[in-house]
Amino acid sequence: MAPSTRPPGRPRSSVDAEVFAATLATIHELGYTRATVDRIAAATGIAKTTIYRRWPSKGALVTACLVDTFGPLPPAGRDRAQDLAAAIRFGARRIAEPGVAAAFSGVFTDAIGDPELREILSTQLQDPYRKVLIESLGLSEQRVLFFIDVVIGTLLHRMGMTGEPMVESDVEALIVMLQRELEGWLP
Amino acid sequence: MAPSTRPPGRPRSSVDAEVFAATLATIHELGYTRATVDRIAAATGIAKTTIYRRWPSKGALVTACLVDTFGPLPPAGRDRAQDLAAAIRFGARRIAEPGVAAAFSGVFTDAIGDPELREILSTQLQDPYRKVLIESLGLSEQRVLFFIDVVIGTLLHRMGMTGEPMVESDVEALIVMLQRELEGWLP
Amino acid sequence: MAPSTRPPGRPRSSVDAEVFAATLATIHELGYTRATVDRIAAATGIAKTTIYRRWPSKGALVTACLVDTFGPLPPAGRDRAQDLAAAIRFGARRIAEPGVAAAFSGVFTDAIGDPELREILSTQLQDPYRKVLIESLGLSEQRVLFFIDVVIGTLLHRMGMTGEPMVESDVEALIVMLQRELEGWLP
Amino acid sequence: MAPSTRPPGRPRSSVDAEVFAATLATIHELGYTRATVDRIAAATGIAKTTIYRRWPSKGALVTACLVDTFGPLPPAGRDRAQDLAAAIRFGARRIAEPGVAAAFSGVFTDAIGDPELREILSTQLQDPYRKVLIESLGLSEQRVLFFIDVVIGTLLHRMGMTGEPMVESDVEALIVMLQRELEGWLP
DNA sequence: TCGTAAGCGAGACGGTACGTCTGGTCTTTAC
DNA sequence: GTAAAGACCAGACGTACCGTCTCGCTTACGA
Repeated sequence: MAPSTRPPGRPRSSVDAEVFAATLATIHELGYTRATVDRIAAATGIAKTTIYRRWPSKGALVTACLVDTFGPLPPAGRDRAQDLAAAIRFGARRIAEPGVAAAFSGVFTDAIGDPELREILSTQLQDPYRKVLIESLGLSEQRVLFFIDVVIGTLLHRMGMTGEPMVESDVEALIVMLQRELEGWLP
Repeated sequence: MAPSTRPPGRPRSSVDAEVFAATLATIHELGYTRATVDRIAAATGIAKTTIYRRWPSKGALVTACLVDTFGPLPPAGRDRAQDLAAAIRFGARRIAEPGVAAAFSGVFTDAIGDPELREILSTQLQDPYRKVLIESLGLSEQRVLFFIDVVIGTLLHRMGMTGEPMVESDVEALIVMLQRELEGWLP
Repeated sequence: MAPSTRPPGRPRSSVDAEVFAATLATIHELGYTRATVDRIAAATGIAKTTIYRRWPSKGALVTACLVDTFGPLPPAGRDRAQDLAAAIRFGARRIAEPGVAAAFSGVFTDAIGDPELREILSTQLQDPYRKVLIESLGLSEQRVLFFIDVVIGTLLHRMGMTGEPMVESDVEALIVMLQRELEGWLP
Repeated sequence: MAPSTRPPGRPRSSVDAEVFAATLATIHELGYTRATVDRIAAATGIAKTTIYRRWPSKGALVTACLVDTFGPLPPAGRDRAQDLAAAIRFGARRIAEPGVAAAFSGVFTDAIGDPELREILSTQLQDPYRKVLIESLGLSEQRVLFFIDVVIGTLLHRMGMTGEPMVESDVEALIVMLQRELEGWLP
């Protein structure tokens, strides 16, 4: 069965995790703009060419980094309100991690006016969550997009403005507000 | 009395408005990163040095541009709920203007890890609105910041994600949601 | 007789000497390239426009400065050899003054590829001495130019290389060498 | 033995000669000040960054250019007088090459008040010739410096003043004059 | 005494060069 | 075939300087 066809040639060293870590660390330290690809490579201890062989651009690298950081949503339960709360807390926790908000904001900025990056960002980061949430919350795509905008937008804006993640009480306020909204939209 | 003391030296040519317009137009066309200072200067018909004499950096220019675009909030009326709605519609309309969201997002990204720009952004763009809203909405600073995060964050995220401004129905949904929130916080 | 026709308008303030002094001092301190016209103006305490009203360019200012510094050659005596020695010592003393060599070298460099400055340099600084020396040494123009090249070239090169003026013993060696040369050319 | 360990990475493209040629050509055409690094790069067909990777400044590039142009002195023979004549003709020929005098004068001017460039100019251009001449002419350092000042100073001054290299007859006069001088100093 | 001609200070302005930095590609050798 | 090292290209950034310009003010002379 599984013929175990390993591709020929020298196998890739498994340094993706280190690259991601170095990327976020560098962005956390210097911000997106000043986080040079050279610097990230140096921090990881690999060559810049290796990075560009794996990801086609700085934006794509950071996007992959974010995809890796966020990972899958917590599994849906029975209670939509609880699922929503869980999803929001999930997002808040991720965005609070050092460098994530800056990376997000940076890749966002670059995506405007760079269609290729925009495509990558869409397919790899946004679409998966959108699809899952449409299913789990049982809402129309329009509604789900509204929720995502409010949650992610608010959390990012807070991080960007203050440099600090949103305090828990405010996250809870956000949850309550959106749960109330959710009620209004369910049949 | 009022000696009308004009400062000595050649008076500045009044091209600020043209510069702002060219800045937003260029950002709208190419995105923040690709909107070169040289290009903006060329579009305005002035020298790059003139821009750098007036604004210390690209980020500062764009910030000034945003300050100019947003201008003062609509005057407060008697009804807090209506004031809130007016403020949100005000923000939505401004952010929908071509180039504004990209400029916002770009200057935001640059401000992380650039303390000088952060200072400019804070004092010239954020503080004024914060102060006015604390007064007009009669809320604590914490609450006002929450409102700002939700409104601006949501609107920017929508523009960034889709490239299109938030449709009116969604803006109205945002207004309703936040008005309900406002009620809950008033005495 | 001399109707003393003063030109109309406000007479020029007599700051030429101060400007020259500040020019040489600044060049002495920073070198020709870094000696900004702004700086010279500031050091003199006058406005840059005042300088440009009197001299058409930085090079012209420095040339005027040199003309002022060198002044007329010592009067010719009976003995050509002594006249030559006096002229060389005259040149050596002037070039040793702080800033003069740097000014000379700088204006020289700028004159290459700037025909206007070259014209100024020629007519105001070189021609007068050339004419006087042709007369007083009784040599052909070609010979006089050779002498000037040797004397001024040597003294400038020494200052430029070491930053120190040529020591007296070397100046005397130069004199002896050229006096011997002079003998060989006289009828 | 010598394992011929080539340094890792892409080897430098061999364009130094083209860069030097373009540098001198540009300086010849426009003078030192107007000879832009951008222009030189464009004339060579390489990027400006490549130039700045190899030479730290415009002055350093021009100095390297001169070092390359002058090259080693003609080998010393048995006869000091002939060696001196050869060295002078060597210098005269080099300085007569298009652009060389302007380059020399320019880098000279810039070196005053720019310690880093002065250091480069000293160690790379002046010291080598000084050492060789001390040996080959058998004179003290002081005497050699005097000779260098006279020869180089005179030749440069002529080029700077007239824009034309010194005619052969004048070079020969210079040689005769200095040979006589040389005799007077030998034991 | 008043107008007019010019000098002056302060500083904005256009143009242009410098030297630095970055994203992304290409070349060479080693594994 | 993948990795490392680093040269290379294109081009933006921000600074500095030159020489010009604008404008309000001051100093002189002449009518």
